[in-house]
Amino acid sequence: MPRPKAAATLDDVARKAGVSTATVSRCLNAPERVVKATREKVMSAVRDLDYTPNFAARVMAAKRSFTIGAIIPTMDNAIFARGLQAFQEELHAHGYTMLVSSSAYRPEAEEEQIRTLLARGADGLLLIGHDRETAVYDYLERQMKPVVAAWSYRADGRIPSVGFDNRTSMRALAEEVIKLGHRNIAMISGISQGNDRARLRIDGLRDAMRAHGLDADALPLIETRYEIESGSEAFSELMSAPQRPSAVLCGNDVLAVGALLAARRMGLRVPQDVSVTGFDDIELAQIAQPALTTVHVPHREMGRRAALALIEMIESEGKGTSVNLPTFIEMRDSLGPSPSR
Amino acid sequence: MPRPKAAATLDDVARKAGVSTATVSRCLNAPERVVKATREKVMSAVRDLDYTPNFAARVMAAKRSFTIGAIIPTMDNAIFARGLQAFQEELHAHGYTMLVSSSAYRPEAEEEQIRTLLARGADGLLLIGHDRETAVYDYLERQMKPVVAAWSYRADGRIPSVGFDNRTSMRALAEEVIKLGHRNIAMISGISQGNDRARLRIDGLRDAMRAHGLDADALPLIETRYEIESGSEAFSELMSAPQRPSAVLCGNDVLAVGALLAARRMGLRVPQDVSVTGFDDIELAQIAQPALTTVHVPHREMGRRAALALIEMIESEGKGTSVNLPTFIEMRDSLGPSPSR
DNA sequence: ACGATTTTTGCAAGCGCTTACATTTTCTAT
DNA sequence: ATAGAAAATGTAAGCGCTTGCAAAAATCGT
Repeated sequence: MPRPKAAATLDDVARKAGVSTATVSRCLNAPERVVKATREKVMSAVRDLDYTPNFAARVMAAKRSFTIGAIIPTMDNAIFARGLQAFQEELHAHGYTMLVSSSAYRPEAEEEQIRTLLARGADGLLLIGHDRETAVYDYLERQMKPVVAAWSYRADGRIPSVGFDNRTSMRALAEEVIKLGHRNIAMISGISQGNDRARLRIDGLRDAMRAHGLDADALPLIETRYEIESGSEAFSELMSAPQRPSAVLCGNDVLAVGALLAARRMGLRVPQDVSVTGFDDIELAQIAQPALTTVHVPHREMGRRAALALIEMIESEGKGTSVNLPTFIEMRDSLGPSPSR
Repeated sequence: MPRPKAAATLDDVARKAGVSTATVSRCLNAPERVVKATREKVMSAVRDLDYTPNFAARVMAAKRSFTIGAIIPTMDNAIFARGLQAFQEELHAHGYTMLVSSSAYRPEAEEEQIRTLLARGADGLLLIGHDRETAVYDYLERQMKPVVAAWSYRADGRIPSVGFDNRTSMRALAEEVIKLGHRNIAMISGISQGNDRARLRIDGLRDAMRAHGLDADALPLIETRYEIESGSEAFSELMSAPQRPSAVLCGNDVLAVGALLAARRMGLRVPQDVSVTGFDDIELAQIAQPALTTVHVPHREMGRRAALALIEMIESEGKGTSVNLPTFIEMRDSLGPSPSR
């Protein structure tokens, strides 16, 4: 039995089946356009040769890759995991493949990945948030490939978005905090530079403060990397200020878990001594001790809808419609009434 | 200013710079082979046209993609995250790109992904573990592309491996447990079918039991999915047996965290009432309450070495050398002496 | 049974790039 | 200044596939 020196090609199959390459191609891509007898001959040749079509060649000839790229800021923590999983499942159900890459929260990296993914023939792109340079949007426009922004809804963005309102969501949570009597509030946020989600969450908290006569400008705020350890450090710093906050709102669950850890180390009880809240409602939030009160984001739904939007844009060449998903406050154990003075 | 209808091609650049496509190609891939004046002309044309080479075309012509595929059983939890991150970083440092996909612990899915990745022109593949059908190894061999198995060292595998010894690692941990006086030991494992890591860890525990005169065959063992919730359920089941174990060893940290949660729900103190251990030492292990005693796996080192091995095989057409990395027991708080009867 | 359809198949032109080889230009040494 | 070597560039043949169009085969109505 002769061993092929390299992977079999369409030609090999065609020769073995005694048909033209066009027929083989049709067998694979539009079986109904070829008569049963031929199809069987071809398929058996395919099997015999263990043939797998060369993707690059196919993309080049068809100018379609059935691939959609997703660029997320980080794969390090679970923030994007569930949403992306749903995104990918929905794509798969429609015959598309997802290619992910992470920008490590670096705009230049994101730009490079956009180029890479498009160069690889991606039929569409999923990006996170809206903050990026005009030049990038210009480039995207010139490429004329569908692009959708997720994790942040914005009606007037240059690209359609499938997400939620970060600002009002955080505001809603902050209202609850204030309602519980907290007046000394502090916040730990991700770096807001180039990150509209982070920025809008801060804005949301300030909105609530203002609405309740608190001095939003005096809000103690630390921006740091989205890591558990960073959350811990920020928390310690916040708690060692002369005026200790009674509630620390965190830009996401990862930071909040870090805060919880720091509180434990400092011998502070949550929520009796200090309240802590998160944002996102990732799995970690339930596991945390005490379980985290946080903003629940419909990750799976968002991923699914984003996929659907992209597919729609690709297949019907539509402009795409933005969707604003509702969030809700998930009350667990880390938020309690402000300790009486 | 005319707007191109589609992305610029090499031809466009060549025309604009007044040179041949070959020269443009050289400018991009071997700049030193082109004289400075020409190079600058070309580069400026590239910039003007916002040219990005078409990846598919390049792969096809060069028969190299500088892409390496990785197929992991799951992206759901953090088990593979750190190692993969390091893998990817090392690849990147050498000019390669990583393509990941997950098989959801389904052998057929893995097989399909292998084909997909290879069809996409991957220059090499990273697989997890050694358990797969002979036919798959045959296929792999025929493709003549470098493949490395990670997360499990095995001297006599059909493909080289970069990993650690799951069996002796678990045995070492079990020895500690037994040394602390535990005689009623139970285990929660991942599904061992088709998963050598899971299987070897069970074997490791049994080895230790036998070595200390315990009845390894009577080991209460539950195999379940790698999810926190599954861990909780398994733990509850184990603890409701007539003969309660004093120590529950888990196949990995995720299951162990589930066990910890269940213990809390049942009002059991860990480690006073029952000890729990994990395996992997992912971030979760430190966050868990109590912090998990577990087997520390050198994830980053493993990822790095796997990348290096693959690159070496690709570039020097070597056969690849397996490497066995050491693990150690990370003693934290979830393992304590057996409660006196 | 025969022409008109309708289906099925084949032909061949690319898709955008790399690269062996040929050609031209530049440089070196006399 | 010039032959010869070296460096720079150009020519053109693919890489493996899809697909518009044309040819051949099967099907149909009468």
